[in-house]
Amino acid sequence: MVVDKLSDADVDRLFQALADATRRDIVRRVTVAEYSVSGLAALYAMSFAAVQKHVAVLERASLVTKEKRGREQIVRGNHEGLQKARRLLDEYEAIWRQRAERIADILAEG
Amino acid sequence: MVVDKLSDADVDRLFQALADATRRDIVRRVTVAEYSVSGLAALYAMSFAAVQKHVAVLERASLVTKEKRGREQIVRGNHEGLQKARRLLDEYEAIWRQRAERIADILAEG
DNA sequence: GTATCGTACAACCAAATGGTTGTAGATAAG
DNA sequence: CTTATCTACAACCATTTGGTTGTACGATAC
Repeated sequence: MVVDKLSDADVDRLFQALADATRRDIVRRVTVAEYSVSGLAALYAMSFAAVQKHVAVLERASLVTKEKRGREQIVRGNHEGLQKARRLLDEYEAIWRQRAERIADILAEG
Repeated sequence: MVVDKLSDADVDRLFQALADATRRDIVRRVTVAEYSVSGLAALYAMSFAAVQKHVAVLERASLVTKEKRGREQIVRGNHEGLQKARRLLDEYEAIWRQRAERIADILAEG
């Protein structure tokens, strides 16, 4: 059962978003607790604007969500994106497993 | 049990390598069957050199291996890289699950 | 041998990435 | 009201990325 069809561009955005250590750290943190954007920015040795951009990349990749609360923007982890990424890798693993079985069959025949 | 420690740069390379549709297609193909670099290049609407670069990116990320055979370079899928990527996402999922449990506990108390 | 095939690699280019500073607007605090 | 805080966004810059063409060289085919 295909839950939901991802375009190549969606998948690009997902893995691209995960391909940066700062962004992966943000994902971990906002999964455990809520942070405002400035709260996150305080954690890293870079400008507020840089962190803001990282959060935007994560949001476009569906790895976090933002919600306005007063003058703050609250960032939370979004399980959806993570699940998508994981399912993709599961598919690759499945292909690999099929290959292994096919090889085993050939060896059994021969 | 930690099988093997990945640096941030390693993880960057892994996800970066997966963040391109052509490279993901190459990974799928070489998992199913062997291809020479020029065999792969014939499949895509881009130059041989471009495909060669994609293969190099995948090799640095441990997602494929190259082996010289005569004048050809045979590309094969490398399960190692895929497993690493998958384990990483598993860790993130685990963090998420812990969070869900924590929230459930709080709700149970309150 | 010579010609062809498969690969490697350099040089180049446009676009994207990851960072910066600066400006401006909304909301909260004094 | 005034000031401080949080965010958004534009402009800029250096580096990386994803592509190109061209050249060179080892291995195979004729």
